[in-house]
Amino acid sequence: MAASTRERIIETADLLFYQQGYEATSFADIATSVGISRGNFYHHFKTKDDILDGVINRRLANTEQMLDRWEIDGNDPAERIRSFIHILIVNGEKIRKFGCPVGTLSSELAKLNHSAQSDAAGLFTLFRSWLCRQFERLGFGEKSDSLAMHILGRSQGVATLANAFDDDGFLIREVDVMCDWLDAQMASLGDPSDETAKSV
Amino acid sequence: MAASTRERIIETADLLFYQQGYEATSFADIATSVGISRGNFYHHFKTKDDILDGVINRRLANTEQMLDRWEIDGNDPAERIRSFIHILIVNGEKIRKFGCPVGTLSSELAKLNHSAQSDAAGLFTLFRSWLCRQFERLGFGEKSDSLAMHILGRSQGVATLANAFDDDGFLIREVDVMCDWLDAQMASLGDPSDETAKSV
DNA sequence: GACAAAATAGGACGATTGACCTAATTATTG
DNA sequence: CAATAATTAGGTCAATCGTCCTATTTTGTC
Repeated sequence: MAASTRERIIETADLLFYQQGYEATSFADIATSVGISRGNFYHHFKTKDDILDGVINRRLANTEQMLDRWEIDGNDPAERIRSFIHILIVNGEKIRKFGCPVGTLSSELAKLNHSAQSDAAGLFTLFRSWLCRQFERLGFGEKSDSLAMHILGRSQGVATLANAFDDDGFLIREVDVMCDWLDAQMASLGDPSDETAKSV
Repeated sequence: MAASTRERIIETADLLFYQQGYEATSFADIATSVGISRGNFYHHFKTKDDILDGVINRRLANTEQMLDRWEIDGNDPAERIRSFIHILIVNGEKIRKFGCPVGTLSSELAKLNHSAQSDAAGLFTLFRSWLCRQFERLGFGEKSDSLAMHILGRSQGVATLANAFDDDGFLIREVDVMCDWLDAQMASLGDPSDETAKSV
């Protein structure tokens, strides 16, 4: 069965919201890109907020699916965390062009004072909880959530600057640094005298 | 002498672009906020791009001025770098509400495929060069620019997440971590065996 | 095949957008 | 004081926005 019109609309809107931003993408943009009329469009989504809801839910579902895959494919928590870090490289080209889909949407909605901002932040929460779980399994205990937030923030910063400067070398370099940081964290586990443990 | 109308427009536009975003801010918004007519507005700025230019130039000037002040007030390069890190706390409330002025503008313009994106990135360059110079003075040599970019990225990530989660505790915690990182970097200067030196 | 429901197309709406224009007012200058 | 330039106000324009509406076509069901 071919994808339903509703699904095609959400898929297209997802892409356009990412590439152009939510506000800058109009009904007509999406309808034209999907190849349907605006009337048909409105039959599936009553308001623009409805489409945004659909897009966010789609991203939530896709993200959960990706995290589940990493959970299965990764042999140990550290390898799984490295999977997370390496999306920066896997999606490097898109990130350099359009930034991080999660961070840029969250920022835009925050500025628009949009009610869906908290839903968009839910995408961050998905990564945060998943990363936290991995750190807990590594034995970081109470520090796990801080470590998760730390690495989440690092990724965001790398995405922002890689986008601003369109700099691939920086992106690759910082991914290495983040992996080194992870190794140092694990090496200092249970060794409070290690200065690198201060890194959260 | 009272601020000229042109200056008041730029000042207001600067604030509105930060709080609402560039695209979401209309001529009417700015004119109303300044308290002038749209006609008067158009006399000073022919197009919306003109205002954006004005705002970016204003930010460039203000940033240079701030960096100069840090240069004077800081007793040593490390203290100056800490001044940079601490803007996250000084501007914490605004950042939690609207994100980083530099990063969010750069991201938005990138998505809009706006020609002024490179000018906005110039704001990053200002910080980058200034930070690089501080690291050079500390004796980091060739690594200085990488370190500057690293800490610039870290700040961006902290701003993005503090905004997304409206989390002040995270912001304060990460500022501490960044300062610890700086100390570790300086401690490992000229000691290649130190693992923390890997942190770039 | 008849009939109801879902899907699609396309027009129309009021509002707002960036942009432009002219007229009136104010400031400046010779 | 006269003349010129700069400033300000407010109206107008076409285009586009999100939204809504009514037809027409397609699909599904008995």
